[in-house]
Parts: sequence; C-alpha cells; structure tokens
Amino acid sequence: MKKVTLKTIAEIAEVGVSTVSMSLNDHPNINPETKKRIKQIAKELNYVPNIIARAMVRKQTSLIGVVIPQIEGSFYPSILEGLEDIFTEKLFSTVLCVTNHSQEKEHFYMSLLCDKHVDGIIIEPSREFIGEIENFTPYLEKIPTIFTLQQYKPDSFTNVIVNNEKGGFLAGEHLAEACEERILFVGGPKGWYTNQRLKGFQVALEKKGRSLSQEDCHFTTRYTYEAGRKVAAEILSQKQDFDGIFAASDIMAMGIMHELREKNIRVPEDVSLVGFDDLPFVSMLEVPLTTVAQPQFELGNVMGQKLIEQIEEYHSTPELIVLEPTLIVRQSTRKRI
Amino acid sequence: MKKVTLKTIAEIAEVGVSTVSMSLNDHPNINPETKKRIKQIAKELNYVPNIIARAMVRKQTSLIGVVIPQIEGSFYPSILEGLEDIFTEKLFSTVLCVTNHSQEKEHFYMSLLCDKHVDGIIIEPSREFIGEIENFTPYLEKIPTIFTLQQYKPDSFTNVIVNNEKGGFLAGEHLAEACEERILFVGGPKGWYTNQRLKGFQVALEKKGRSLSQEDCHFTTRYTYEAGRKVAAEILSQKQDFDGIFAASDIMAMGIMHELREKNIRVPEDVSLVGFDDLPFVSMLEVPLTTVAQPQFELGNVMGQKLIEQIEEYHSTPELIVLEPTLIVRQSTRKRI
DNA sequence: TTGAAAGCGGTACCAC
DNA sequence: GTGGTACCGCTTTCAA
Repeated sequence: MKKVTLKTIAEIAEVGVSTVSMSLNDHPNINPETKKRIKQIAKELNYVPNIIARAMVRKQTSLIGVVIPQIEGSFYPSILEGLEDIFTEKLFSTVLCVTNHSQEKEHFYMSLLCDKHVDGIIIEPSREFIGEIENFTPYLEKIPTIFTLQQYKPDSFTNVIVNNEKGGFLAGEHLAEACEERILFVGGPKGWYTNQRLKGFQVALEKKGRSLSQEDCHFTTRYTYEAGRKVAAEILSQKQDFDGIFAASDIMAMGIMHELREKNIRVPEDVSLVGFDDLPFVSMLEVPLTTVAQPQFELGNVMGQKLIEQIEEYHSTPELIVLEPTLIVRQSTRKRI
Repeated sequence: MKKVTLKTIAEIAEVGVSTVSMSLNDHPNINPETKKRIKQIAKELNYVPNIIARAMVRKQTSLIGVVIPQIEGSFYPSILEGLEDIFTEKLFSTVLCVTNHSQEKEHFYMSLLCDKHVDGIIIEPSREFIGEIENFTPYLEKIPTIFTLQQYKPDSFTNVIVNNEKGGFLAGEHLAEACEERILFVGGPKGWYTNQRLKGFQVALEKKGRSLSQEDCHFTTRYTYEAGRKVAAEILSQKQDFDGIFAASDIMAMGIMHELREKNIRVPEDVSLVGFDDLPFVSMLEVPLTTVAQPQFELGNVMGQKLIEQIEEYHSTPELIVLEPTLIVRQSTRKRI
C-alpha cells in the first residue's frame, strides 16, 4: 500500500503523466473517453492529489490565516463559523492564530503566516498591536489581507467592520424612550469601539432632547464581568437619579446586572439596561438582555467572501464595508405603555 | 523586489545552493565562516524559506487538523486555546474544521485533511459520525491521530477523554447531601456522555442509600437550552416530590433553571441544581451554577502534547488518557446546615 | 568542506 | 489529443 501518484496512474493507464494530470483536472482538450478511463483508474487506486506539490507549482496554498486576540467569549466563534461556511465551499482552510492579546504572539504569528505562504490573511488588530503591525505592512501589501472590527488603513486594505456608532445610536434611542431619569453610559477602555459607541449614543440622546454629561460616562479598563460589577458598585455609591444604563458590551452588562440585583435594584423595573454584542447566551439569562446585536456570522461570511474575491482576482481595490448592527429588545428594558 | 530563494543567495555568495541550504539549517559539517557569511546575506535579503517546497521534500507540513462539531457554546474555545498554547510553541499550526454536526461536512473535512497531508489530526467524533469515520480508519492509521472527549477505538488510537462517570459521581454525591426528597437526572441523547454520567450518578446515589428509578431519569434529544426548558416543564407537570436535579450539561441546566423560576420554584431553596461542563459564564448567572467542571484548557493542552509526541517519535503506542473533572460548588445547590 | 545533480509530485508549454 | 519535459524551491545524497 504505497502512495499513488500521477506516475502510478500513468503507468497503469499506459499514458503520459500530463495526460493524467489534465484528465483529472478536466482539461477541455482531452478525449472524454480517456478522461473517463483515467478517472476510473484514479478512483480505484484511491488516488489523492498531493496538495503540497500542487501548491508549489501553483504558488498557492489554499490556506487562510485568521488572527484574532481570543476565541473565548462567544463572540469569535460565530465569526469563525461564518468564515468556515464560505471557506469550505471554496476549499480554503483556516489556519487559526490566537494571539491572546499578547504582542509577542502577534508578532510571532504574523511572521509565521508570512513564512507559511498563506493565500490570504484576516486580522482583527488589537489596539496595542497597531504599532506592531506596521512592521508587517510591506509583507501584507503583497498578500490579500482584510482587517476587521477595528478599522485599519482603509485606503490600503479592505476593512469589514460594524457600524459601532449606529449601534450606540440604537441603544440611545431605545433607552431615551424607556427612561425618565438620567441615562448612563458604561464603556470599556477608551478606544475605537467605546468611542464610536459613545458617539452614536450621545447623538441619539440629544436628538431626543436628552443630555449626557461627563459624569454620566464611565469607563472600565477591560470588557469583563468583573469590570461591570465594579463600575456598577461605584455608580451606585454615587448617584441614584438614573434609570437607564447602556453598557458597551454584554459581558459588562451582565456584571452590572448582577451588582444591581445585589443592591435590590430591579431590572428593568428600576433600571433599564442595554448591552452590546448579542452573545449567544444573553437571551437565556434570568432577565434576557436587550442588546445591540453585531452581525457575527455575517461578519465572518462577508469577510471570507471578500478575501476570496481578492485572492482570485489577483488584485483589487480596498473596500470599506460597514455592516449594520440591530437592536434586539428583550426584557432588560422597561416598556413604556 | 522579487522573491529571494536559495539560488539568489547562492549566486550572491558565489557558492552552491546546497551550501546555502546546509548553512541555513545549521548542518554540522560546514565551515562556520561560510555559515556566518551566508546567514548574514540571507538576513540582509530578508530571505524567508518557502515552507511549501520544504514540506514537499520533507513530507511534512507542520499543520494539524482539528475536527470538532462546533465552536460556539463556549466549551470548545478553551480547548482550542489549550491546543494553540502548545502548538505555537512547537511551531505547528491548526487547521480548523468545524463540522457543524453535519455528516456531509465531516466526510468532506476528513478527506480534505487526508489530502492536505496534515501531520496530525485531532478529532472529536460526534455520535453520528462514528459510522462514517470507519471509512477513514485506513488513512488515519497512517497518520498520528488523537480522538477526544468521545472514546473511539482506544486500542488503535490515543484517546484523551474526561472521566464522565466520575463527573456523574461527584454530582450525585453532592446532591445526595443537599437533598431530602427525590433527585432527578436529566440527560441529553442517550450515548457516551449521557450514559457515563448517569452511571456515575447512580452509583453515588446508591452509595448514599438513595435510589434512582427509571422514572427519575429524563432524556432530551439535544443538549440545548430549549431542551432543558421543555424537559423541566414536563417534569413539573408530572411530579413535585423532588428537590434535586442533575443536568448533564450547563446549557440544559440553564433552561431548567429558567423554567423552574417561571413556575416560581426557587433555586436552590426549593430545588438544588447541578450542571456539567463549567462554561465560562455560568459563574456569572443570577444564581451561579454548581457544576462539574471539565478541564477544558488542560484537555487541549494534553492532547496537543500527545499528538506532537506521536508525530516526532514517528511511531508510538496508543494511550488512553483520562482527565478528571472536578465539582465546583456555587449557589444553585442548597447548603445543608 | 563544498557543490552538482537527483528527486519530491504536480502543472503547463510545446512539439508531435 | 497526447506525451515529453522543464520547471517550482528545497533537501540530500555522493563525488570531488
């Protein structure tokens, strides 16, 4: 049971290797008869083309590098599934690179991908990485690359992002309608995501004749449950005259909700709460969370599609693709009658 | 700015390609002087070895195929991170294959991996797939393969699994101490996981002088939130003389918890509830869930390690590695005074 | 210590 | 329509 190659088949069929190659690749000018015969033999021998050899001459690997900061957290899985969905169809495979928010790993993976000669790269740059990534732009410019979630040089690279400002706007609009007193904003670390969401939020409130003062805005250092609890505790120790909170991530919203409950503040009766992301399980919470849904699967799908287009068209102009979030109203926001 | 190959360097250094190759690979019998000189040139030219070409002659790709039924659900991410952790260290890359529980995709990916000539495979067989996978065993026997979570031919392949029976036992023991009335079991579809967990659960109850009748065992068709809700509704319509439930998955436990709450049955005051998995967010629930934790990260880490061992040692004997789960007591189970 | 040459398994050009 | 053959970029004998 040794490996069967084109040569093996050629010998058995008593034809040349090139004929075999062409037959198997359905090349037009080959006698259908021969084609059929050869395919038959190939099947019988259980022939499997050696992708490596093919990759070498075709100069492409059918491999796509996907660089993300983490997998945990329920947000990335859906994106990955969206990607997979389109990749499998086109016979590309995903090479997973999880940087774990470490600069060192990001560097490591980037050079790995350049070495591995992947056909394309999808990367969500972490804030800290933006500096680091500059080192690779010369490489990246020679290989189809898509940046996602966080915008990066949209003039040079295709970006597939979510309209965070719109998301903030939706949250603001909704809370403005549900609340009578002050409405608070809880962001993560100041940066792309939080700033954009805050901006839209503010616009919406103003449009509804509400205001959002400096003191109504709170920021955490990380988008975590603990950070949410902590900031909620701080808020509660300071003021009571609010009945709405927009948290810039579902995970933080969960922390906030937990803290409120411990202080006997009911959601949504006393305080309306809106999150951001629409993680798969927030609909299963005791009080299902109203939230701004990012189109996670679609994100993956769209960027996969765009990347493949770029790979196949050899060269193409960078696009800025902005996907729209949607508001999903569940039970953490009060319904005005 | 064209690609630099060994040849480029050879011409500049005025030596043969093989000398360059050997120098760059630190081959022993090459003059340290030449070596240094060549390495210098390579660096200046920003030479990057073409992994594809190397792969072809070395007949290995540094790629590992990972076949799992889904990524969503928070269980797999941790496993993947455990894997990545060890793979990056050893310079292997993960080729992600998400089958989405579809037989067709499983088939597709398996043949893809065989084609792609990955150096090793890690696979969690889904129940339905076990039949399908038989078709590939001839291939798999020629390539280091590890099966995980669900046991599969431990005589032929290394298996890295979790002691599900022990997990069930821990849950049983704990509930037996917390409860005074009947204790119920809610499993997923009958099969490896559910059966093992039930077995251990039963043993524990019996050891504590409790019994578990047929009617106390319920089974769902899927490990989902909805299934949990549904089964809880059924249970509630039938009997009231219970004060403990062991659900064979956290997600189902969440559904059960939700349904109980809607019927004004308090957890843990009225009913103690134990889950299985320890998904990252169950500690953040309104009533943090007592659950049997699977060592997710460790799972990934261990199987990564074992696989690499197998790859490097060329041949090795199959091992059956069983990791132990632990009980994490949180607030969904009543504490007896 | 070095280098020429033979592949690895395909693809594709160009004669026939 | 078919097949011989020259690569792709690298590793690895083996002879010099």
